[in-house]
Amino acid sequence: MNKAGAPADQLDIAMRLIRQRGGRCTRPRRVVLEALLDAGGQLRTAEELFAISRRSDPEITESTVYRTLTLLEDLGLASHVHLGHGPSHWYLKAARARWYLTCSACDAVIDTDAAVFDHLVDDIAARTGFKVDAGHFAVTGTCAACST
Amino acid sequence: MNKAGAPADQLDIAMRLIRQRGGRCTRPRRVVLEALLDAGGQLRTAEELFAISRRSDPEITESTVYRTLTLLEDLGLASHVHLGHGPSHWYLKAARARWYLTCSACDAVIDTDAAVFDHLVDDIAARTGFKVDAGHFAVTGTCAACST
DNA sequence: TTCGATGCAAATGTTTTGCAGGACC
DNA sequence: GGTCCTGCAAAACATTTGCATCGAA
Repeated sequence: MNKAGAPADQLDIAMRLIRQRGGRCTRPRRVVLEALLDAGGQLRTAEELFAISRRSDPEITESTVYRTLTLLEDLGLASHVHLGHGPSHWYLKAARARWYLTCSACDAVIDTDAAVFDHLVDDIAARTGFKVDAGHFAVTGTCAACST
Repeated sequence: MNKAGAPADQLDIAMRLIRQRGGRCTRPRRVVLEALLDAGGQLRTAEELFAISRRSDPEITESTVYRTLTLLEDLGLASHVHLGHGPSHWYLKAARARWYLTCSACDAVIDTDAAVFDHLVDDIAARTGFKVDAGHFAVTGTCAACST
């Protein structure tokens, strides 16, 4: 029912991973990770995570948020996706295997299960050996409403 | 043999299009378009196009390059793709229907015929009504060499 | 006590914008 | 001649970095 474990577990696991790598278990890191966990798999920009984190730790700075996100990405816990021309959107990896379709007419973002892409991913792997990751970039096009 | 016409024709066609829309046919616009035509469908960053354009017109500025590229994109003649965290890469639309696969390990860019994606595009259209455009964003993954 | 992490401020790289003068039709 | 376009400079925006200090182990 909860493959990835309860939020508290995930926080624990992440902190353990950080310590294993010689990193330190600090308040800013816990707070950013909590912000990401609170999102429940929803996408958040660094700026949004900064604003949320600052509610728990008013001392935290944007550069620390960026540094923490980069750390979490290196650990394989978080990742980010480029939806358009604005800032990147971050998410916890465990919670997501999605592709994003962005409509170039109305800017809607359609969140699609990665399974839709399975055939494509297999096809590319067979032809070229390239292993496609679930959407680090969005796929652009026109949504149903705008294409009529 | 040459669906899109000779380069000179394409320049002519573009200039006619610009004039039709009440735009003006200026030296900087011609020069940027030539730089894009010279690329022969290869991707170029705005900075590269600026450097190339400046050889023909030393007066040209970066902001004019950006404004011209935006104009060409509005006219449907050019487009750009985001390959990674750096600058956007531009190309003439007529010359391209490609998807870019970027390897997150070695940064290689693999240029793939859009036909590989046809099945996916049709599938998504059938399921959601969303019409996918050929790669405005790159697809991230691991190339054959790096995944062994 | 030691080395890693943080805050702060400044730099970075890409792209956009305001404005006054200049060019095109 | 009236716009549209340009160059120039400065701003905007997301992100990164240098450095002195602070704090976790």
